[in-house]
Amino acid sequence: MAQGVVQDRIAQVLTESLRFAQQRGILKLEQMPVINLEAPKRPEWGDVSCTVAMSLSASERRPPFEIAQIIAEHIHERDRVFSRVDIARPGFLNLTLKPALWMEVLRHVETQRDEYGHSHLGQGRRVLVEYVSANPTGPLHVGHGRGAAVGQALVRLLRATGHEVASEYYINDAGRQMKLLGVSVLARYLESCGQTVPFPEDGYQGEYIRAVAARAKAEQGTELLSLSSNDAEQRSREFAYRELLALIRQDLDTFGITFESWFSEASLLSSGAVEEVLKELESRDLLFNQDGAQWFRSSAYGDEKDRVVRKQEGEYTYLASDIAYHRDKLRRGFDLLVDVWGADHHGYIPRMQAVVQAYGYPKDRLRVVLVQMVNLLRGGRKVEMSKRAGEFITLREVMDEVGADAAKFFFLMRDSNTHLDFDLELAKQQSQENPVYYVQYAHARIASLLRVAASRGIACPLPTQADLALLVDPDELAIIRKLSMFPVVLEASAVELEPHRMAYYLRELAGLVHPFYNKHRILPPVADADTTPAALNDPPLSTSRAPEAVPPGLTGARLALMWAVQQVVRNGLTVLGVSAPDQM
RNA sequence: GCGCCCGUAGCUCAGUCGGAUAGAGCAUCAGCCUUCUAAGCUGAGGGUCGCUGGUUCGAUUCCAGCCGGGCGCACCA
Repeated sequence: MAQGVVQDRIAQVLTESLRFAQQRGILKLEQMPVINLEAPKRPEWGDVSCTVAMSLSASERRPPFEIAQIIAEHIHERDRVFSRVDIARPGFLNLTLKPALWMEVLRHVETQRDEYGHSHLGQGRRVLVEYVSANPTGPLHVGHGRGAAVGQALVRLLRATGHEVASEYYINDAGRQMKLLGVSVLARYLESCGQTVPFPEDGYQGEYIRAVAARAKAEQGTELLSLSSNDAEQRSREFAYRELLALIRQDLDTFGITFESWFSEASLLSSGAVEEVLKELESRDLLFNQDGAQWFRSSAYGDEKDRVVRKQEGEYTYLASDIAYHRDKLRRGFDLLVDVWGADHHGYIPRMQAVVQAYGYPKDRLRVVLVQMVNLLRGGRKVEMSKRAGEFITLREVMDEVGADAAKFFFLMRDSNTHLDFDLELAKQQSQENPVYYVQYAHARIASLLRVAASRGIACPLPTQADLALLVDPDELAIIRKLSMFPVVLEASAVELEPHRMAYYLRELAGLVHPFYNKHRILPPVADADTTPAALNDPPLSTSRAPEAVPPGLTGARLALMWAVQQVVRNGLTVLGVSAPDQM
């Protein structure tokens, strides 16, 4: 577990202390415990607290408080590392570090730069993240947008933690939906040619279908009228498919998302892959025939019932191609498959995990991330959508209104498995109530600060060049402690497949930086710079708003601190796929 | 009926190996203020962590049951 440089160091110190006590026969320690460190909630509990004494209590047959004392007494060169070591009630070890130790965090940010927070946790394991995968039967709507943001963030998070990641879009270009698309477009096409035709039942109602039909007419004229209805339908289908897939790609492109591969469901059918896979399962007695249909024995792997793969009429079900698809993914040698699905598909998880197990893999070789519904609001009022009438808010509309960055950040702000209230008015606002703005502004504000400093000829030292010993203010240390948690948050977001943790972290970091900026001075006041420096030391006449005295060394140290903050904010936003602007 | 998810401050939500007096933002209230980038700053109030039991030194967290909301239970995708 990566915990950040400082935490690693403390864990090391405490482990040494335990060993020392063990050597002296004071502790038995049949096995070395994990040193679990946490950030205490209250400042008087120190910088870092450790619960290891309590977890050792049972095996050592001693009160936790005593064990904590023993650990505290055996810390090597205790005064060099800690300014305080307290023991609190049950057996908490509350540690306050020498400020100098925290400065290591800033130097670490400097050496790692864009890689700060990244790790080798994944050890190069290969992961395939499949996401969006919306049917090419219409434009992407907000729900797809959330899935896209989540999927992309997962790709980036996994990469940052040492996984080799590929991203893929599965195109459902076979079956009933495609057929419906074809007849819907054809109907609108015929309408536009002056024919009165009944609109197909269950056809796609959306206005975009008319637009596609209009383009078909513009391109092909009345040519389709001379074809047989089957041919005309096929032509419409193919045309609509190309148009809509291109539209989806464009929307994703605008959203800043690209896929390494696009995988066609139809290709699985035409290549015979589906048949082949079913034959294989049949030979292993995992398929059986009943009621004229063919079934997959998914109940053998924990699904609540068996599932049809081939209908009575002989057509394959969606599951059949999905079995072939996941077979294909596994064959490509991925160590982990991540599927991002709409939450309404949650019932499919057991059967897909059954598929994975049927191929001899543990079921968690496939991890499914569910994305819940997005509630669009405008100034607190719900934006009504009716799917039946084909009226839904598209991702495009949302991007046009609030921008891709804001949309992404909002999509990622909450646990993807919970409903999301997305207020369009809020997402557009340039105020601190808007979390996207608040976080991005932290980055831009520091950029501006560095620009101003440069224009005034003030040196902006990097952490290794600054006198960091001057950073002793609790507000400064609080920010540095926060920066030290970045690697932990990044890793947890990746391991749990929960990008919202990072979004929260960034909000919290910005929540420390803005007040710091307002409270403390970083650059010397302009007016004072022109007058006598002695003015700085005079007691201010107006008591309330005394500009803080900032000697040059402190300015340098604070600039170095801000530089590190900026780097971390940028790294965090990057991993979420959100830009880090230098100017708002 | 069965299964999954959710239930934490007025609102929207964090809180995953069980830890200390349960946190944040918004809203509300009270003061202050006009800046290195600006759309503000500081503080306060606000809670039976859905309910009930269990596990234990300790439960928002784990288990069981109930209540409430969402979703799913297709030879649709």
